[in-house]
Amino acid sequence: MILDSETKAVELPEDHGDEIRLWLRLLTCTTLIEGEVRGRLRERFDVTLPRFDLMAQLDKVPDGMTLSDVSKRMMVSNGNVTGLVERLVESGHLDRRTSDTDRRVQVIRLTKAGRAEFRRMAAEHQTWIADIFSDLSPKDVRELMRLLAKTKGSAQKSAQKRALQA
Amino acid sequence: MILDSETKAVELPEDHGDEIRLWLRLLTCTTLIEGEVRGRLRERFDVTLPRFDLMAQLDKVPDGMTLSDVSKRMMVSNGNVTGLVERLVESGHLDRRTSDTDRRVQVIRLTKAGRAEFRRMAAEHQTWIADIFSDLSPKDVRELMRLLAKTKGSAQKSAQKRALQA
DNA sequence: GCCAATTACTTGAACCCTAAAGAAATCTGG
DNA sequence: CCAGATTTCTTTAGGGTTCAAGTAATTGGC
Repeated sequence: MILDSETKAVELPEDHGDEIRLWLRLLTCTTLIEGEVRGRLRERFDVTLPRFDLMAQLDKVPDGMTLSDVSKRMMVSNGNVTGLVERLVESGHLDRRTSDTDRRVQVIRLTKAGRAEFRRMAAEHQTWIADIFSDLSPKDVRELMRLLAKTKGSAQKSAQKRALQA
Repeated sequence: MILDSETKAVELPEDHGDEIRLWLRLLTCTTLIEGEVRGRLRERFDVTLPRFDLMAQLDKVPDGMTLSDVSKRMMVSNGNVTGLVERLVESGHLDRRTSDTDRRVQVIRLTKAGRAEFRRMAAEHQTWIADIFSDLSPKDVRELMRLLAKTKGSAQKSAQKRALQA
């Protein structure tokens, strides 16, 4: 921070080129991998990535989750989940019922067929991911995990700050 | 690889949990930051992230690019670019003309107003990114850059393999 | 018990995105 | 020169995504 001739606070334009380049590289990596996974899911199982992700969330919980839970876990909007779930119920992968204790709440879970189908996809999906990251040593993986955890924390803090100002 | 009692090749299910966790963390980081940037762009400039990204590509080249170039650089489909460009031409940010030497080719560039608007947005955008990554030390940034470069290489190799098989 | 605030979800408009098919222009080998 | 292949872009169908507004159910203060 610098004080100019009229004694007002002035920000000098600092150089944030490194951070921008880091962000672009992070984005490129994710886009690349996401596209690859999307393509393989489509080719092999004729399923979209969002549907796969939703089923992955549900596979972890035998008793199902509410739409809000799913929305938070997937970091997507409520309206988005409504549509996704609708199509997956339609195709028989999901079971949906209104909660007994709160009639606003919809509880969804995988059907037997949906779970079987997901397990089949997940097994292959795992090998794709392993292949995609295969040039990284175990040490690289650990180090990347650590740095991404730090990045996530930093980003959350920044998002938190903004949320409070608004 | 293992040979079973009938001497057929069998793959044991290996544990790829670390790679999956790494991929999920990478995806979480990107989604988090992307959402934050999207929200701020909308709030401050009422512009979408894809439009900002397209303008960023064009800001780097005074003489414009073809739609195919943009499509490759942004890693999105051709049809997607067609629509995006249409809307940005409509709003006066972009200028679009058919190439003199090849009438299939459309060359787009920023208009004067478009470039000015982008520069204004980019300046703020930079500070957001810097803030989002502010917990990372310069060393962290360097190390992350290195590991992501390696990841990108690995992913590209994997994608290449698949492309050849198909 | 009642009403205001909150919560959970749905709907609608606008946009983003892909894959596949199609149209137009160019290139290439004979 | 010209027919087939290729390249560039557009179009279409089907989703995915957000935000904002709206509906229904629940909660909490009084």
